Amino acid sequence: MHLTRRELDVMAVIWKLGSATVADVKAGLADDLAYPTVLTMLRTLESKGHVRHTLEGKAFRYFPRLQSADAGTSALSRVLDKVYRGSRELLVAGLLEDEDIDADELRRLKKLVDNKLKETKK
Amino acid sequence: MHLTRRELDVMAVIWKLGSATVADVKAGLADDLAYPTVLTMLRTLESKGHVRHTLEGKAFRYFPRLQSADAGTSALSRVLDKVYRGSRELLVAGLLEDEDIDADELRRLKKLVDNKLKETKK
DNA sequence: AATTATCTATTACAAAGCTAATAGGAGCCT
DNA sequence: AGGCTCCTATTAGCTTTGTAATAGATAATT
Repeated sequence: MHLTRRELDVMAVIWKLGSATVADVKAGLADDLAYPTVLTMLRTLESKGHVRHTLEGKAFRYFPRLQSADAGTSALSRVLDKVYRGSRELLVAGLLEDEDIDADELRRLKKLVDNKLKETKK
Repeated sequence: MHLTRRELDVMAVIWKLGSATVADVKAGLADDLAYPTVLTMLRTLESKGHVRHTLEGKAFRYFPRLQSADAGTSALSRVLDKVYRGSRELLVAGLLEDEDIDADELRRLKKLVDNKLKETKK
């Protein structure tokens, strides 16, 4: 599958908002791109099947077809494979390395693994 | 930073082997690319500062400058930000979702989080 | 010395990615 | 009606990425 840098930026906006017009996406992007640029991006994404659009008034409203979770697992598995050679431990270690994660978040992470563990042993 | 698809493929080979000649990289890639293609790739990576090379006999031996861990955290933080909007939980959930992880690996993951937790609370 | 094998260097080109100027259409506003 | 505003459509350009043919250099081999 693989989204390019910009495609990911655009999808991120749509995922965040649930759905978005061209103007919404333009406003949501960190970089200030011209309107036609954003439109082109969305059309590309549509041609690849990652979004669809409906007509709303005279504007287009774009909806995600590709779900963020799917894009996530796809991206993660690539990183997992290429960078960490399949070791989820190394990956998570890298994830945790980042300075300030509060204890609450860690506890939630722990619970997450715990649950999976129970479910697996069963 | 950001490595392209092919650049990541090449770096993966070098990380795996520790260091590699052009021929090594060529052999290590899944796709069968021509020798000059691989060389060009390596030169690009060198110009970006991601690898360096020494002369070994008449061949070049390439060494990583960019460490896999750094590329990893960089890639992860992008995914974390764009796809999971900063939620490490969601990311890890996505990571665990993948069917068959054995109990041992899960226990190691748990320990990893545990250690970080202890270290944080201290 | 000529041949071969094994490298690197040069150069080029095609495809993908990214950006936007310009143009066109449709409704609103006064 | 005439102009303004807010859209989409067309078209085009530049840059990056990816690939490799061809050429040149060097050392081994016979």
